[in-house]
Amino acid sequence: MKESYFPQEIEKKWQRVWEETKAFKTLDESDKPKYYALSMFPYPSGKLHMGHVRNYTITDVIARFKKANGFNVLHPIGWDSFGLPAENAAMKHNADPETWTDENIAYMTKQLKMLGLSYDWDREVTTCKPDYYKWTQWLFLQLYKKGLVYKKEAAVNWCDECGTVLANEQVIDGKCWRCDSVVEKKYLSQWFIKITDYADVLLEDLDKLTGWGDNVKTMQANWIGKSKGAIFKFPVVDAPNGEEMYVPVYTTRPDTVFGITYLVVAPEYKDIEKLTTSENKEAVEEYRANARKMTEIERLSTDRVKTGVPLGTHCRNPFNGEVFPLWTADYALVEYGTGAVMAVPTHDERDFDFAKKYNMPMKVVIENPENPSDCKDSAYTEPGVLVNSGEFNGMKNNEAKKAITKWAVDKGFGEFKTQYRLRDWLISRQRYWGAPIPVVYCDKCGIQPVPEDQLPVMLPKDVDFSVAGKSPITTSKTFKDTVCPICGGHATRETDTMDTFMCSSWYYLRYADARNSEKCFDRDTVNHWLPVDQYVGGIEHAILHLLYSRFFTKALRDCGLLDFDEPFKNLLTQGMVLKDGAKMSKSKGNTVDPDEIFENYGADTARLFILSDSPPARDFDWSDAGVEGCYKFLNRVWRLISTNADNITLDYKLNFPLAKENDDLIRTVHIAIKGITNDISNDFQFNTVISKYRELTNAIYDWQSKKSDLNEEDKNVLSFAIVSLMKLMSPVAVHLTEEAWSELGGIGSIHEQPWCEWDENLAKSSSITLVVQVNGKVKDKIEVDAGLNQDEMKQTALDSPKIKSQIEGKMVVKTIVVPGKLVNIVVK
RNA sequence: GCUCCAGUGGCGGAAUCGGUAGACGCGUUGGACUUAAAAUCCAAUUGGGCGUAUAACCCAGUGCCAGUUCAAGUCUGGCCUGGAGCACCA
Repeated sequence: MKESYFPQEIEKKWQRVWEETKAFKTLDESDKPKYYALSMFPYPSGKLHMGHVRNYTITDVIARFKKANGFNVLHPIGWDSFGLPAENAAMKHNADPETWTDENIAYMTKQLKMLGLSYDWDREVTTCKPDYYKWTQWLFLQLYKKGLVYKKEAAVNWCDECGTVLANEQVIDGKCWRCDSVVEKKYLSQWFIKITDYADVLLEDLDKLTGWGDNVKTMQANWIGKSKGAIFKFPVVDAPNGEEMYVPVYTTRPDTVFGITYLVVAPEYKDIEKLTTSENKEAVEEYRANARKMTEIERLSTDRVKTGVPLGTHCRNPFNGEVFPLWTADYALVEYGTGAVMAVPTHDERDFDFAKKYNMPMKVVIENPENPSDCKDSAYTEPGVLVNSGEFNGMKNNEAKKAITKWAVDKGFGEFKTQYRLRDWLISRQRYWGAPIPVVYCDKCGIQPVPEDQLPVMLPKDVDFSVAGKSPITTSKTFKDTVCPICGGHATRETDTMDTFMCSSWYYLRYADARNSEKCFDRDTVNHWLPVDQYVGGIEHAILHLLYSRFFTKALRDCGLLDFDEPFKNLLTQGMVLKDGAKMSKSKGNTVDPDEIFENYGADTARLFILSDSPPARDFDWSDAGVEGCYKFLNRVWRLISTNADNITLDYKLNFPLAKENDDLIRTVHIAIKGITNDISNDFQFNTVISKYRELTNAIYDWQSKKSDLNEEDKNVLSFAIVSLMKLMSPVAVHLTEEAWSELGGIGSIHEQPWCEWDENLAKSSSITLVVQVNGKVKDKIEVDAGLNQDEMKQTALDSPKIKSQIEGKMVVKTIVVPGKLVNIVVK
């Protein structure tokens, strides 16, 4: 065995062996229990960054640990390969996005292999390939059949200069990223997924996800945004065309209805024109036109000043008969509730601000009896008792909510209403590099889904990527014209493609049955492998990706395609990789290239370091000195093994009793096995796992420094210690341990070896440090035999000269003994 | 504004149940080996009393203020600071 550690040499060698022997292939059939470990698949942007390295290393160690512990592990990888960057690169070079994507995948695959990850490459999925997006389209059709897909007019970011729709990321400070002109809202007919049908169950089932962090669950709960309130209809008293009209509003504060002094509708409110008098028409139109342009800019400004204009018409308050004016203001949102709000300036801060600015009347209707507020300087939003509220006076406001709504329900102008902030999912993208939406428009039959046997609807190749102002897909001469599946007449294809989140909402299902060409996936196979036991990825996907995937799972269950309702049992959201306290980014110039680390130190050092300094969920600050330190440690381990190669036997035997120092080393190993196993099992605390690798290594060196010659017993004990260390390190230092195993004459791969076991009796030291406190403060520490009983512990403590001097002349009130740990003497 | 998370040496961080605060590492300092360097090894490293050495001892200390307890980094209440997410959601 070579005395020095040459990572580059051994890593290349074993990577080749693993690839040739398909060492990490997973078979569906096994008598072992299944375990599904999954990293969020990457977008093939060009090169791996350190965030990838961290993500995949964490999952890889989990997968290897579970495999060693007797599980049949599924650990796949793939590519989230549709999306904007490929299309932009293509437009820039007038090339094919597919070529760009393929090249990136090839490069990144090479890097993943260099990291020594235990993927089953036979299950690789690539979302931009027809054998995958065929099934994305097929799933779209299943949702369509289920009534979960619909088309409606929706606002998009529109750049008039470029004549195109922009993605949200392309709108910078309300302006077009390319030409810098102001982006407007424009209404286009778009495809939506009815995720709101699942709002309630998506919220409720968060409680089932005990393996998810509260931070992610709260973010999802906030996003879904459930609130309980009421809808009231307010009759319009002076509609300009004489029509009988109502304005419905949604409110969570029915208790404040007697304080309404005006009513606001959103600038986009559908009946706004009918509610505007001819005198006010011009001002209202101007305000609405402005709102259309301002929306994006306004959204980004932090201190928005509220503005609005009166419509000139009025409503009557059916609770008290008062008549109040109608306004439009952009603080009312057309997408939420009914698009109209009742304004109670005294008890709502936003209404208060608005009322102050436009001198609206105010009327206090909720009061704290102990400390009444006149609401002259701010709105009173705390609980209280109703005043100026007719028959409801004196009622507590929380009770009044129900009572007042009930009253309105009985009179026929109100209803109880649960409202969600979650909106339906807009999946139309006016771009090329995505899965085409499998729908055609027939001149006679209207919208028709593409029959399943005609899938996939292939992306056309005859496309001009140099065009500006429209989706490149529309330049194809072969794509658009087709025949109607119903009547056989002329039809045109939908040229929108799907949001890439559609592709990534089901990829974890495809891994279970990745090469199935007959079906999206086999139901039994998916039921066997899913749910994912451990999902690992960045917090940036806490809301959209995870919510869409949860929705997909529930919807596909309702389509009868699978039999579980949550896709990811446990979720680990890893922290960011920082350098010098800031997020690594090209613009800051503080990135670290994984290739350089592999080249200079090897993948094992990279793996060890990325796990070492912080727990996985926390941010990780990259330091060059830290890498260096890990490299030195691996050298130290290698030296320990290589210089002892002749002393190590893999079939060591331990005959008890042992010499004292040998017994101590055996105990140290058992303690390490127990600690490391528990640390991994308990939230994957790899940072402490690695500190325990170091402790064990230090202990073996210490032991050895006290030995001049090794007798047979020593050699067996040393073998046990070193082989255990190798096995414990094998999920992290995958190449080093494999090489050492092979050099020491191990049969097969160390990665096929079962995990180390510990003996509870040996996993504790033979002596303990007895801590003696007086009045809760540590006054002495005494090395004692671990077997001492409580009385003996107490006596030992009282016999200590230090303690004697401390308690001299005082009265012992109480003595507390914590077995195996401490004695606390309470004196007065 | 609302919600969530976090706050421990010079730094990253450790501390199953409330029971030795600072494991392990980085850095720093001193030393050994070496012609020298690298590598390696040894030692010290929370602050203060404390100063020339040695040995010991004492006090304070986990963002701040209270509380519960024999005992609090850990539990409770109230704040402060930083980060993240949502953000005119009626």
